[in-house]
Amino acid sequence: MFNVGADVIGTAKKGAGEKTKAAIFETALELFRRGGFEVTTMRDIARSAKVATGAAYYYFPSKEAIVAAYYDQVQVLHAEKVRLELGGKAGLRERLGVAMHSKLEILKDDRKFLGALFRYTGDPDHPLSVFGKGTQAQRSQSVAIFQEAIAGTDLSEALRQLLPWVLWLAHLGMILVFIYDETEGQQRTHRLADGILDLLTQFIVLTSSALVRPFVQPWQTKILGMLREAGWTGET
Amino acid sequence: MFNVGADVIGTAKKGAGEKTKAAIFETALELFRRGGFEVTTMRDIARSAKVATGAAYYYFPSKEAIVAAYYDQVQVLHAEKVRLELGGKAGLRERLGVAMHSKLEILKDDRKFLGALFRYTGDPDHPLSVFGKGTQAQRSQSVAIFQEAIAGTDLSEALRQLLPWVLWLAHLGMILVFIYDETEGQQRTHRLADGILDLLTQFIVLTSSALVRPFVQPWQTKILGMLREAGWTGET
DNA sequence: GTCTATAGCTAGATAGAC
DNA sequence: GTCTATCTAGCTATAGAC
Repeated sequence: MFNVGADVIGTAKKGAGEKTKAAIFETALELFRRGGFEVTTMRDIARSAKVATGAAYYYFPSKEAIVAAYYDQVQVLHAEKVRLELGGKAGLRERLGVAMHSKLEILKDDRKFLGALFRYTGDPDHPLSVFGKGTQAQRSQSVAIFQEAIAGTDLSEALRQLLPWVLWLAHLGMILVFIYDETEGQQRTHRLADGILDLLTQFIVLTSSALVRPFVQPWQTKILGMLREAGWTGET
Repeated sequence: MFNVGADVIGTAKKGAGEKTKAAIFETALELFRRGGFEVTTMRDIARSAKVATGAAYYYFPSKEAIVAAYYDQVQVLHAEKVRLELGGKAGLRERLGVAMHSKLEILKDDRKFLGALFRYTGDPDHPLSVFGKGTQAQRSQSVAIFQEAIAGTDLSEALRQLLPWVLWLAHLGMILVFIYDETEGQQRTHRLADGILDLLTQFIVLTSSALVRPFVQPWQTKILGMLREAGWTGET
């Protein structure tokens, strides 16, 4: 969205526009980090970036769009980081840990304005709603990261389909907790993530054992069927 | 909050203020239902209620506050409805079904503006954040409803503590799904709720059986411990 | 296509008079 | 407790420079 991660692809030489856009973007993030999202006005951002207010709107259709663009960038960073740190790691638990903790590390200085991402959660038609149509592309990218995290591990077909979405949802919840977490370095969120992942993987291992599996198989099928009926399409 | 459900308590005679407030409130809801939350302005509300804009703000500190007040009223209605419909019902599954479906029934015409409740979810300090300090009282009331729903059923101490909060959280998620659900009468949400409750209660029954219980007991303890460490206080 | 300057609209929110 | 006037800021629009 808004092509923010575009310059990551190769050595695209920046036109004049790209530079201005980047300046506005960086300035905005700095102001958001310092003062938070609410108190920072578009006029502030434009002034600090030494451009006219209209220029800011030329590149970003709304203030929230800047945060959305930031989040796009985060996803690119996250994908890279996960790919890098996943190398060699084969265990499910360890791989999921990488996916979750690396996300938090990327977001660590930006709790003050991350909340803006959730502003339109309750508005299905808003282009920036986390669950809306307008953010489908980002959602898919994010889910893909979790798909990669579980790749190569031994899972049932049902789980292979379901888990990435569950993890994506869980990771959204984690970000919310993260925003509210005032402990030093947000250890609380990190520990909670570990706890949940421990439980989840233990549960998966348990239900995958030959002893228990025939017992839980129908459950898995039922859950999948239920979610499908409830409108979960597994959209790529 | 904002004392909206106050007139439910007894036959408090309405002062002039109470009447104005009620007029603004009712008018706002009507406009919200007709046009949605966004397009309805405070000026519209004030005009329709035949008061000045300032008067509206005198009673409701923000537009969202009107929705919050509405939700307070919903909670009162929900508590009443649940108490009524719970009479005689003893099974856990049935009781939980009452709690969830009755909530949806109360909200059924108001999906268009319910989303406003979630607007400040990502802002810990905002007085109207669903998870914030400012809404603790409502949260407790809502949790209490679920406590009542599970009252009298045979549950472990750990579950008795944990379940109401889990149900409250689940019910928030249900409301979100509800808002996004465009199916006739939001059957999809109702069915999803049923599906989840089926699974949940089956799971509880299963893990409560003498055969399995010693096996899952340590898990329950671990979950509780983890959540406590993660800052879950079980605040009344 | 990129940007400035500027003016204006709208609507949420506030201040102060009565 | 209610009103009028005002402020603020997100956002739009326009006209023009390059």
